[in-house]
Amino acid sequence: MPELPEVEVVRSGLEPAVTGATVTSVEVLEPRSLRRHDGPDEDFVERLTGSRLLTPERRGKFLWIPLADSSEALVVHLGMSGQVLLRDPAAERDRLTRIVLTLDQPTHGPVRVDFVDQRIFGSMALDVLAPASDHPDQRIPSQVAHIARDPVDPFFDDELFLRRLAAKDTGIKRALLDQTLVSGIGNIYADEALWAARIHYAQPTRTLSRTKAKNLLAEVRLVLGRALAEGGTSFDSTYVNVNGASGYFSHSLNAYGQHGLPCPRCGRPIARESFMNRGSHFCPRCQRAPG
DNA sequence: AAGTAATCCTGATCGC
DNA sequence: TGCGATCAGGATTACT
Repeated sequence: MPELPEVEVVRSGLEPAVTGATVTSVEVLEPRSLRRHDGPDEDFVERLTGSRLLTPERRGKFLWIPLADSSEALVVHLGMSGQVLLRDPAAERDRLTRIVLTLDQPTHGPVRVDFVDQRIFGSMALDVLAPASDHPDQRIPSQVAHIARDPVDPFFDDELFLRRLAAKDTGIKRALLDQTLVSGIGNIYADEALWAARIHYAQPTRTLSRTKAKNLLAEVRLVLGRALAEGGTSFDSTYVNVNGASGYFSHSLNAYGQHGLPCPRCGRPIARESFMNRGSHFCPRCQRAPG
């Protein structure tokens, strides 16, 4: 469940189940799912087993659970197809389960956390927490240090974003997908925000007026907020919350995946073009190509 | 230095 | 039915 709303659905779903829980067992079924763990598999298992988990945190599409009495965290990234599922310890496992944690929760008892991932672009890892460069009292995993704050973060700096955006020499969609500039936005919400702001995906950032850029940022926040309120976007059972349930935002999409259907604003068919090896969906009338 | 392409993967689906 | 091509919501690495 890869973009910000979907990852936040997972984070908030994990919170009541894992906060204060102790890890009683760790099973790595697919070593490639530890790609981002700096060390051997056994190291991951040994250090995590017996640890107590604190409240899950998130920046962009990265999720992490700090460990009590430690300066480390369990970092989770869902990649393109990752899921984190809460299960009864006796429940059957999904065929694509890669890592299994068993927890003991003080009030709820034993619970199983299954990391399921078809494509293995996602991962779990143990990583050290270090002070954030802009707010040293906040601690983030070292592998998240280069990731910009997301637009939902109260410390997101609008002015800094607008300055850095204007200084870039690239197209606007590429910039929106650049996690070091602003995090949490993926292909769906980039297309949706650009449609809402009536901007073509290839519009050069330096030709984007400050007013247009500010409006785009506002539309990004709107679409992320709406998607979160509807439980995220699910097209099929690949993208689900910790209980395996789908979100409803796919019914609210205006551009993404709507090619051939009328633009909800002007009626002209939504187009789809290949860009950055993926689909870009836009209205040819509302979002005029640059140049 | 910064921008962009190449790469890592599996499985569902579609056309022949 | 079988098989190859295509496509999928991402991040890092390796080039230019």
